[in-house]
Amino acid sequence: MAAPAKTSDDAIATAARRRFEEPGAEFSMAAVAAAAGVRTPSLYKRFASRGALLGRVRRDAFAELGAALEAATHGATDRERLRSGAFGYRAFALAHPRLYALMFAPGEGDAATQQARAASAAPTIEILRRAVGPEHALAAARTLTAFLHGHVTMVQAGAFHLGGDVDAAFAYGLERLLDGLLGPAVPPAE
Amino acid sequence: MAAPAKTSDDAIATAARRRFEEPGAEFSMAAVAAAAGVRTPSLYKRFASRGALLGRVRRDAFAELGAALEAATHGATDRERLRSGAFGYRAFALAHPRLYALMFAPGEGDAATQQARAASAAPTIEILRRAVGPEHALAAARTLTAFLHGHVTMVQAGAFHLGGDVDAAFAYGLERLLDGLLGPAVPPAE
DNA sequence: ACCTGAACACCGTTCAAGT
DNA sequence: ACCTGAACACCGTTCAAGT
Repeated sequence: MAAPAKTSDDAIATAARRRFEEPGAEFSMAAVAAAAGVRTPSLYKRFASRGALLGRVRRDAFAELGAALEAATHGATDRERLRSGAFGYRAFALAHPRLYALMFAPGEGDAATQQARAASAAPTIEILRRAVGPEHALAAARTLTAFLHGHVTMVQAGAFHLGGDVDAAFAYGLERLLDGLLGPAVPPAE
Repeated sequence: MAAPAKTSDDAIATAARRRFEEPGAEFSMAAVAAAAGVRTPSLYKRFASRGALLGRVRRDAFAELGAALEAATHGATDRERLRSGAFGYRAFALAHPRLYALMFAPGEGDAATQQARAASAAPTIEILRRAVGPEHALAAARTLTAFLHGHVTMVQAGAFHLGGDVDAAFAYGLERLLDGLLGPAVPPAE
């Protein structure tokens, strides 16, 4: 008597998530529904609104970022770990530009998203607690994160258009920032 | 015989620009038209599309930012000028959050926008040419810009939610970054 | 209990008709 | 020459009707 379920929360979230990978594939409720093999109104049985569905994708994305950072962060010294984590962050953002834009879209930040965000930032703060001391660890993490986020969003916005090697500029900036936070790797000449 | 003009390019651009200030005022062609005292279809006599009108607002915004930076940048040393310019940049972005988001929205970057962007960045590059040398001036400017842009967009996205003093974290990060780029203001102890 | 066609409100855009 | 009502396509969302 009851109509059988043709989809699920997870299947819809997966279909929605995929819309952010294929370039040119617009995110619309109709497109997600079609990808999930269901009609548009059925989505509203499982997600209250477009925003709620995007919230689910966003939360999943922060978990993905956390895993990517954990996999990328390695090295013998704090400096090496911060450097490898930074390159991992950049690689994730540039590999998933539209997903990354969703993660940091201004506006709503639900509690679950904030928790996922905090979890992805925790390892960096932990390293910096040792490297710069507990009283500056949070500010230092925000500095590093601001640089990373700013770099990738400006690349994606096409703001670095004056030529030059953008990859080299990232490496240069990262080393100078680590110099400032941790002290120079070698004492400056002169 | 000819119908008299009831508006102009500039009047429409001004009305559009204003939609980015009043909080909660959505940008729509209908809202802009109403603010300009004209019906929606008339906008298309002067701007080919919503995107073209937003492009005009964006170009004007970069000119505004350039003027704000010029006014804010002062000081006896390069470090002081970079610091005051950085605070001016941050103040502009935080005072006009929705306009700022438009300026760096991913996607199209028309030639006129790129020129306006380059003009707003030129003074910073000029200071850095002296401070870090011509071969690193562009990379250093991108580093500073990435930090500034990243900081303000993360503030606006509500990403800095772990408590602590965000203003102090900005000042801390800026000084550490200037240390890394220019060398520490005072030699590090130990 | 879940799915769906039909409908609604909204928005960007076009166009023929007015003056 | 510029303005406008009417219309179109598209999208998020709702809901009564199906099974």
